[in-house]
Formats: sequence, structure tokens, C-alpha cells
Amino acid sequence: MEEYLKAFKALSDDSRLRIVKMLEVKSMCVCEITSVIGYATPTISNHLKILKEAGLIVQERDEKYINYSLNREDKTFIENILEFVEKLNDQTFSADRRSALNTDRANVC
Amino acid sequence: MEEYLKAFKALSDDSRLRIVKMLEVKSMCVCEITSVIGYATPTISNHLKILKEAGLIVQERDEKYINYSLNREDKTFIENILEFVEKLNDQTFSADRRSALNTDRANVC
DNA sequence: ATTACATTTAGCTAAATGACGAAATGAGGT
DNA sequence: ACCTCATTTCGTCATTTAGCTAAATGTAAT
Repeated sequence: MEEYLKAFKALSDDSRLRIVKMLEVKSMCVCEITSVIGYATPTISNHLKILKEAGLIVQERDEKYINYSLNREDKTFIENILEFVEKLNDQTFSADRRSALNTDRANVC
Repeated sequence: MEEYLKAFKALSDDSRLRIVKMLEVKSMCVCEITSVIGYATPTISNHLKILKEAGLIVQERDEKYINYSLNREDKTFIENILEFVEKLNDQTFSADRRSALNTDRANVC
């Protein structure tokens, strides 16, 4: 049950849900995400940790940066919940995603 | 987005998730639920309020009692999340459901 | 090695949450 | 109308959470 609770809790914060919805369109580093959401970097970093511990996202180093992306490898419950979340729509999500796609790492990091 | 967050938050507490999983097999009143979960009645009542405000459950009076059941009428997001939750399994859920089915309102209320 | 910079950790505050018991409410049955 | 009893509301307390800044860490590039 713990696994379920952690995933639901991870998705029950608006910053974290917005992050997941952004990662659907693009993998991003902390500072890119920070520039879209607008909170301090450590705050975003902590949200990413919570999402990671819930198994929803994974990280991978890319040179100077760490790219966060959805954990699409997981063939259990996590895959299903990510598919579920993929169906959710909201103005904020759309705006974030546009903003994310326009974000240039060279400028904001 | 608020609707999504409320539902995820409602499901991210272990008492509330257990309640939802019990209501899958049987509609129940506060005191029946209380007797399975083991917390004080006001605590359970508050959890039910949160589930109700998230749109996940509905209540209906049955004589002296108020029966809570899953909101299976909702044709939006809520229906989908309830279907999703229906697939979740856990020992605690199974035990709760057995206990719920054995509960006799005449004894515990 | 050292520097530069992205990221994480630590420590703090304010607000939200989940538990309780006691008291208030409300609806059914007499 | 009254009683009974299921349910909700209220006030309190301990715990958790989300935000911040400042400091530490780690890795890549020089």
C-alpha cells in the first residue's frame, strides 16, 4: 500500500503535478524547471526528490546537467498511473508545457 | 487542476484509501467503517468529508444510518480514477474487505 | 588541481494535516 | 414532543509539509 500512497501523495501537490505534466513533453534539468515554476531551486529539487522516491521520475546526467524524465520503464503500477496522468488536462499544464518547450537551457541555467 | 489535486490528496492517506477500497465491495455507514479502521468516529467522519469533497464518494440516508458509497455516477475524471484505484491490491485492503463483509451493523453501531 | 556552476542538504518558519475527546446536531422511532 | 443514537462540528495538540536562505557537495571543463 505504501507504494500507492507515495505516488498519490507525490501527485497531490500542484508544483509536482505540473512538473510531471511538463516532463511528458520534454526532459528537463532542475534549473529549467525552476524557471518555469518560479520557486527557488532547492524547493524544486526537493519536489524532484519526492517524485523520484515515488518512482515516478528518473534522472540521468547529461554533461553539466541532470535531466529528469518520466519513469517509462516501470511495468507495474507506476506505468499505469503515468498513463492515467497523461489524460489530465488543464490550462496551467498547457501554459507550462509551452513555456517548457520555449525554455533554452543556455539562457536560464 | 484543483479537482485533480483534491482527488490525489484524498487518496494519499492510508485510512482514506482503505475506505475507498472497502466501499468497492459494500456501502457502509460511519460506525461500520470506524469498527474496521479502528480510529475514533469523528476522525473517520472527517476522512469521509474529504473523500466526498473530492467527489469520490456519495452519501445516502438509509433509515437511521447514512450509507457511503463510491460515486459511480460521475462520468468525468472521477470515474476514471475510481477504475484505476479498483486495480490496486494489497493485503490490508483484502483484510479490510473481509472484515467489512463480516461486519454486522446491528452489532457495531 | 582549480574553477565554475548545477544540484543537494540543512536548518528555519508558517501553514496544513490527522488524531483525539467533548459537545452540538439531526433524523427516526416511540 | 421526546428519546435515542448516528453523525458532525469544535478546540487542542503533535506531526508533516512546503516554502525560504545559506552552506555543502559533486561533476565537468579549464
